[in-house]
This record gives sequence, structure tokens and C-alpha cells, in this order.
Amino acid sequence: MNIKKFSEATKLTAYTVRYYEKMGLLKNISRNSSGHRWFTEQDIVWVAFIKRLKDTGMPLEGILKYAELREQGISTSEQRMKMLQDHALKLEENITEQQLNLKKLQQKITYYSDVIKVQ
Amino acid sequence: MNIKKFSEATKLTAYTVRYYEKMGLLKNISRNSSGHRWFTEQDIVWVAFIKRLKDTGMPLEGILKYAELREQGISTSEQRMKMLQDHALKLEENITEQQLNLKKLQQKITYYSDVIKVQ
DNA sequence: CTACAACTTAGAGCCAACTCTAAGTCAAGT
DNA sequence: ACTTGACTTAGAGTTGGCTCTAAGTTGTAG
Repeated sequence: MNIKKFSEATKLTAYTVRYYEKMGLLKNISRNSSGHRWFTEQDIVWVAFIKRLKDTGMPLEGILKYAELREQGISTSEQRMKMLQDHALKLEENITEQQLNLKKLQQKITYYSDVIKVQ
Repeated sequence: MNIKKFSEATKLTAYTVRYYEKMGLLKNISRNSSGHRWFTEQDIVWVAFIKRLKDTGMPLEGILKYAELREQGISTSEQRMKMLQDHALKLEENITEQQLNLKKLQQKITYYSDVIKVQ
């Protein structure tokens, strides 16, 4: 598919898609006869994973490192697994922290609702 | 306390403390005879709350809006409560999303550990 | 055959949130 | 009196992650 379809499918702008390719997150994107990028379903799956890492707080630099390991094939599986384990651990900690944050916010909301009742 | 003690207490750099004051997050910070900022324990509590909002994804612009309502006194309690309720709702949704993300990452890790076993 | 939309590139611009620099003031210690 | 070091300011610079511009090429419809 062309960049327009791909950007619709991934919900990235075409600008961002080109940016990701330029910085090395998207590798081996083929071109058609007139030099336009041609994306596959597999590229969509890969972007979905990039987004998951990004949305869980991994900087693009970290995702790039993963992408480079991935490009080198199966021999880097262990390294990639290690990266994901470290990341998952941080994510778990972050979720716990956010649950505490939520609780504290809810306490403050309760405090406000008491203030308002008295007003 | 002076800016150094305050930055240690809040774990913000002195640069960031000044930046927060300049942009309006920190209001009514008094000065000593030589023009240096003088912070109180209450300022530490307030920064802790700023950090909670920030760490849960509220942009400084939003926190600034809250700070301005807060400065106007008790009459804005309801507005502030509304802000916190909206924010807490988004946070709750985000936690749910991150829990799903974590699950998916863990599945991928399991997949990797199978790949490695076979290798 | 020409208009027009969609693509291409390199590189500039933008935004949030800091982070630092330069030039200056001030208080405390020797 | 002088050095040292912490503070002050306005404003410039940095970083991450896009977002856009300009100039050019290509494919399709009228």
C-alpha cells in the first residue's frame, strides 16, 4: 500500500511515517517503479508494536535499538527479550505508582466534595 | 528556606523552580532582604501536588489553570474538583490501557522465551 | 497535452519542558 | 578589603518528537 493508506492504517501522519523511516525505525520499505514507498501488512504490525513501546514510555532511541537487533535476525532474540523484560518491569512499577496517584487524587476529590457541601 | 534547600526538598533543579515561578505555577514566593526567594513547607506540599498532576500526564498549562483557580480562593473549589475528576477519569482509563499493554508485552516475552528454548 | 493530486527529498520550524549562560548583586569568612 | 559562592535576571540553547515547507517528479483524468 502507499504512504496514504499506510498512514491511515497506522494512524500516524505521512510526515511521521517518513520520519520513522529516516531515523531507522522502519527498515527495508520497498519502493514502486516511481520511487514511492510501498508498505505491507507486516509493516502495520511492526508499527503497532512500535506504538506499544512508545505509549508505554520507551523513548524512540530505545525502540530504535530494538529495531536494530530485530534486523539482525533470530540470534538477537535473547537481547530483545531482555530489553522487553526490563521495560515490562518498569511498566509494572509505573502502573503501581499511577494507581497510588489515582488514589491520592480521589482522596483530594473527596476532600473537595466535603468543602463544597459545607459552603 | 532558600532555593537550594527547596530544590533538594522537591527534587526539582533550581532552574526548574525559577521556571515554574516565572510561568505562574509558584505564586507569592516571598523574598528576603537581599532579594533571594524564601520558600516555606507549604510550597513543598504544593510542588508535590504539581508533580502528581504532571506525573499523571497533565500538561503544565493545565496545572497552571488549576494554580490560578487555587489562587482565587475557596469560591473556585467546585471548578477545581471538576478538573480533578476529569483528570482522574483519564488516569483511570490510562491505567487500564497500560495494564493491557503490560499483558501484551508479557505475551511477547513468553514467545521469546519459547524461541530461545528451541534455539 | 495539460492540469492536478500524491508522492519524493533535504532541511527548517515548532512545541513542551526544561537547562544553561552572561552579567550582575550580595553576604560571610579570612 | 577581598575572595568565594550562592543568589538574581533576561534571554538563548537543548532535547524529543514531530510537523511543515519548498522544489521537484510522477500518474491519472479530462
